[in-house]
Amino acid sequence: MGRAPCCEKLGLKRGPWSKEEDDLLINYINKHGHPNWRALPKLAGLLRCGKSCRLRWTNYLRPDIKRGNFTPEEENTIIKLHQVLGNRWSGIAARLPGRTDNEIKNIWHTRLKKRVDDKSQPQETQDIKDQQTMETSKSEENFETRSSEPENSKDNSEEISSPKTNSQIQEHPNTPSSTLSSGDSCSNTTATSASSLADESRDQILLDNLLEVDDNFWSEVLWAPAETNDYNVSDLSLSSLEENYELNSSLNDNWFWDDLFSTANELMLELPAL
DNA sequence: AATAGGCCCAACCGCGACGGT
DNA sequence: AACCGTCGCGGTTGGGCCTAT
Repeated sequence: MGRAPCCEKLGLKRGPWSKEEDDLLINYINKHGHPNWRALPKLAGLLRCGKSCRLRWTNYLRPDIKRGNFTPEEENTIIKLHQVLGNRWSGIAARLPGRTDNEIKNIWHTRLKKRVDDKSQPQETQDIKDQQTMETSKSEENFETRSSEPENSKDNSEEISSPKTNSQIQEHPNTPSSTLSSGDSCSNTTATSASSLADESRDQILLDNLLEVDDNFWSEVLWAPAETNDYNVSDLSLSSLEENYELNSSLNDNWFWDDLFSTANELMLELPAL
């Protein structure tokens, strides 16, 4: 069975926080910090469990939290990061100053996921049609393009929508599990596991490389018009990303996502051992 | 005006990781 | 090495608000 609750629920308040409770929590943390969440509510005079206090503080009361709507830039960043990190909300939040993982998770589930799905859905339908056409007509152009792909590119008949979870990323045949996640299911806290330290470092390097690419690479077809075309990619990733970008400048290409992950693999192969 | 359905978001829950003993 | 307490994470829920009918 599951472990015991983190706190004695009896007599402890749950649900929405009142202004008074917020003030108590803020005042206490401002004075003493939060060295021990479990002991904090008692010391602060709150009838809450430590977990609830921590959540309230980290997701709402922290002074560095940026309230208000997400900007389009922030939303695009989330979408990009999600393609690399999957549902690792804390990792995404770490790259969006002032935003909490909870907030990002919420906006993903309520708006961004749907937006990405909407963008990719018609394309999937088209891809299936394209593939059927290709199978019968053996379009040479497409065949040549595909020939340049890694041999293990997955079959077009498979789903090609963007990855939504870590597990989906892992399951991608072109993506070694050690590349994009620490190998655990998405429910695990990969960012903090001991073995994930190197993985996280590699994630960071991967992100740094991928995110330095001009927005066009990620967004031109999916969700935003191109405004500039000047790459800002240094080093190892340039050739592969440019090649990838050229290859997939239109999402009419069935292998967009395969290429994305192929690129990730290429990058990882060239990374120094960690 | 009533209400059903969807959207949004704060909060809760359960689990795994980590650190101390 | 095993155990235990604590923390942090991702998934899920509940309820208020908004909108369409």
